[in-house]
Parts: sequence; structure tokens; C-alpha cells
Amino acid sequence: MKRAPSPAARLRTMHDQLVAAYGPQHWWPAKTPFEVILGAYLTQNTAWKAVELSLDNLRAAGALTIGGLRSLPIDELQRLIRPSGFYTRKAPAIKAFVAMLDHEFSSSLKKLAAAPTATLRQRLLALPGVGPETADAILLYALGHPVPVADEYLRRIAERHKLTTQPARGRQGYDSLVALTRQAFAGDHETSQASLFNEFHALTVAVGKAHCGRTPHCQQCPLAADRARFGNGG
DNA sequence: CGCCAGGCCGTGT
DNA sequence: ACACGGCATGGC
Repeated sequence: MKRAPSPAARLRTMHDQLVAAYGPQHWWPAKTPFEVILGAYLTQNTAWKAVELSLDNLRAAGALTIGGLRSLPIDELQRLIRPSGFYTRKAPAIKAFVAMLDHEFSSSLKKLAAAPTATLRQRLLALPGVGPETADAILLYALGHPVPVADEYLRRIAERHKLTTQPARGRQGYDSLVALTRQAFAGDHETSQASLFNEFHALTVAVGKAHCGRTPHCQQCPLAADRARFGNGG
């Protein structure tokens, strides 16, 4: 009899199953780091399709750059990002990020990225409209820091597969998912942690978009085997 | 047509 | 420390 695998070991196996099913994702779907940051704000509780409309508007207005965004009046910014919703909150939040960059990092994303991960994360979390997921998405995808990103899809996967006993929602639940992801990839030394966290988060979104993250008993789901053995019924 | 999307924040308990 | 409602639009 083999001992039951740890949740972290199972999650590492699930990652391989997702890679086999969906292939490399090479995220984030944006061209420049600043565009990644804008997307991170805009996609909060919002379908990516709608975010693309807003990014198209910003591109046409020449506002996908720091300077372009800075010179854009806030009411104009609201109008351009209207397709992705919550614009009365997201527009000031984006403006606050640019102001922080201007005042504290000489308008340089490179200088921002050079700060230590822990202090940088705290600084991002102190910004309006930036919670743990947005902060970590910016850290990983725009600034290249090796931090996992936990999202609603991963939360549901952890719940259905019974990967954690921690409270599912709230800051504690988020942190427990991050810790679990770190454990899952702790033994990987061949590839950079950042690349693995990058790919893993993209794959959780891929499986979510493919329906298997929402439908409780989806047999075509690449993760069906694990769920059959350890998860909720299906 | 109603539901929901790659969250976050303020308020109440 | 959490649950809950509000924020807003577009896709399906």
C-alpha cells in the first residue's frame, strides 16, 4: 500500500495533466509590462473579452503607455474603459498606480521591479483597487517576480478536489492557496519558479474557461482522475 | 433573458 | 476574521 499523496504532490501532478491537455500557455496575453498591469486592473471580476475592448480603446487613444495614461483626464479614462465595467473604481485605481510610479520610482517600471518582492507586494496592496490577486499578477506577469497567483478558478479546484482544509474565501484562504502552490513546485529546480507559477496559473484559467472549472462532474476534464479519487464525488 | 466574468472595498457581526 | 452587498458592462 502506498501512502496517500500530499495535496501539494497531487497539485503538481494535476499541473502535468493540464500541460498535457492544453499545452504551454505563455501568458500574459499582453505586449508590454504596462499593458499587463492595465489588464490586471481591468479584468477584476470581468471577462477578458470585455477587457480587450477597453484595451483597444486605450490603444487607439495612445494610452497604453505610462505617459499616455498620465496625460489622459480621468473622466476620459473612465469613458475608454467603460466596456470592462466598474469604471468609477478602476479609473482612479489605475491613476493611483501611475502616480505611485511617478512619485516613488521615477516613472520607471524597471526601478519598481528592482524592489524586494515582499516590500513591493506590500506597496502594491496599499494601493486602492489592488488586492492579493491583482498584486501577485502584477508581480509575476509584469515585474517577473516568482510569486504564485491564486484566482477563483484555483479556489474552486481546491474545493472540489479537497486540496485544503483552510477556509476557502478571504485573505487566509488566498494565502493558503499560494502556500500550496509553492509547495507543489518546491521540488522543481530545472525551470525557474516564475515560469512554473506563470504556466500553472494560466492553465487553471484555461481549464476554467473550458468549463471543467465550473461543471462539478465533467468527465472530459483533464483533472477528472484526481477528482474521482480524492474529490467531491465526480 | 438571466447569469456571470482571471476582485476589491466598506460595513456589519 | 469572515459574510455580504455594491460596483457595471458585455458575452453567451
